[in-house]
Amino acid sequence: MARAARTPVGRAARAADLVTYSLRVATAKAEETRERILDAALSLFRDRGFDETTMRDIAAEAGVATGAAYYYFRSKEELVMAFYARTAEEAREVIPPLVTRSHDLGKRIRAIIDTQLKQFEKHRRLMVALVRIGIDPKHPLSPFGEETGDMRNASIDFFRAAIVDSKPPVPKDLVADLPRLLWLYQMGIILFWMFDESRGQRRTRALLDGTIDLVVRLIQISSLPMMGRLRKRLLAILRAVEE
Amino acid sequence: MARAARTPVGRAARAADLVTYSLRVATAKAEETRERILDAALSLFRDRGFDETTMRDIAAEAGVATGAAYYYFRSKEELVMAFYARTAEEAREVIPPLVTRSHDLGKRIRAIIDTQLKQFEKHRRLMVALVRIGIDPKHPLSPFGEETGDMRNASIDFFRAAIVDSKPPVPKDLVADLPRLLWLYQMGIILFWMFDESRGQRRTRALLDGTIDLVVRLIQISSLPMMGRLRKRLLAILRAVEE
DNA sequence: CTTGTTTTTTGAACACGTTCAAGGAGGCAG
DNA sequence: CTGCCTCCTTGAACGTGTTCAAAAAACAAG
Repeated sequence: MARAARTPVGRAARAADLVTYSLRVATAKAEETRERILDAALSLFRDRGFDETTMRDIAAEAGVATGAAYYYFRSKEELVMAFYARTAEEAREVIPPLVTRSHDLGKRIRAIIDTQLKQFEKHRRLMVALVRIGIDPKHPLSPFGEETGDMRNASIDFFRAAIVDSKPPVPKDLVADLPRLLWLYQMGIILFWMFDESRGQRRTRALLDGTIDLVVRLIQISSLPMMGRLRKRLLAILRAVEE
Repeated sequence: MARAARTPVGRAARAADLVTYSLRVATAKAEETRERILDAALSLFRDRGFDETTMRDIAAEAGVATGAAYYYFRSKEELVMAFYARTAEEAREVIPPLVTRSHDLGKRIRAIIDTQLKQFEKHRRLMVALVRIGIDPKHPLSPFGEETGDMRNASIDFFRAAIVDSKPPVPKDLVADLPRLLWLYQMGIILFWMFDESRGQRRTRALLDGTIDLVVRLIQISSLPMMGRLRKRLLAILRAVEE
């Protein structure tokens, strides 16, 4: 039994993991230790960068032994994931009210994306570490993988809410897939932003200014009755691609 | 002077590096050793996977000491890059005649992409190793970085040739940027293909079937006189994004 | 309190990518 | 042949992420 407890428990089933993204924590003392390790890691990542920070540095900064970090986090990357999960939790509080503030679809999408970018701002370059491994859907920490399903769905739900009663309205047959497509669009923007070294990431702003408008316009155009066929074709491609 | 020779030499300037992607090789004997190491690496990567193969394995398989690999390749990933460079060289022979075989723009694009995919086929999962680090434009091996400029340009030139005298024709103001956009499209397809585990990567075929047609149609539509404004807008976004 | 159990902590040990000082190997000048 | 130079090769050593057996601490039951 002790052996089984040592093994990381299944994630998908436990709601709490959406919040903490951590290995089991039973006591308040342990929770505090976990937090201290995570904070030490983030602080060092921010100052020196991800690759330049060693697990030994982190442990020392947190005042624990080297192995302690691995009691709470499965890997160095999972420390970054824990940061991501932390902000995701925050987003679930902040974003929904922003979406209901307006009916303008473009403004809603913009609000969702802007909020997330602002959350990541202090650790912009850090997330590269996540992308590096997460691009492989087979990796546990991939945003496309199974284990991150809850977080991904929560994120897609922002967009699901955004297309309800929006101006312009979204054609019924797009309602099911559009949220996921918008989420994908957001991932692309975030990726671009991570490597955007222009002052204040102004190139990302330009990209957003240009493309959000375009996306909305496209939805608008595809709503015209004559466009039913094109819409069906696009959706057919999408279906074929998602096995 | 011996010290300076030890340092990796600048790459962009030397044409030979487009072929070999290797540290200096002076004698035929050395060239053969380099080849033996690369072949050993590729064989092991193919059998066991990239992460599961150690540099010690590779050296042993090639019959040299551990450090020898680092005399010819700067890193484990550069072994993959050498494979990529090898196929790129091959592509420069094979692709141009394919492009002139037809004037149909869709067929031309398809031929370029199909050829590359076929070249990578035996080592499909291997290229993940390149993507993992190459996604960061700051890394030497990034396809977006400076050091890979020659290879990238050679690749873009395939598309530059493809839009000359094509059916449908490409509007003049797109001629400068379209090749790069098509190259980007190709990178996206390859990325998708790398992780496409469907039998024979049939999902990638479906994606190609659907989107190439779409791309051509889009170029066609954007050629209409009334679309001049939209075209200008898209190009303006592109300019803003490329600092 | 004592004893048994679970949770947390420790630090040495391991495997791997990478570096480097040292030493051949082969040629070339004197 | 001797000394010297460049190219190539070696394998030990280093730093790092990660694992693990064992100890300590916290807790539960009697």
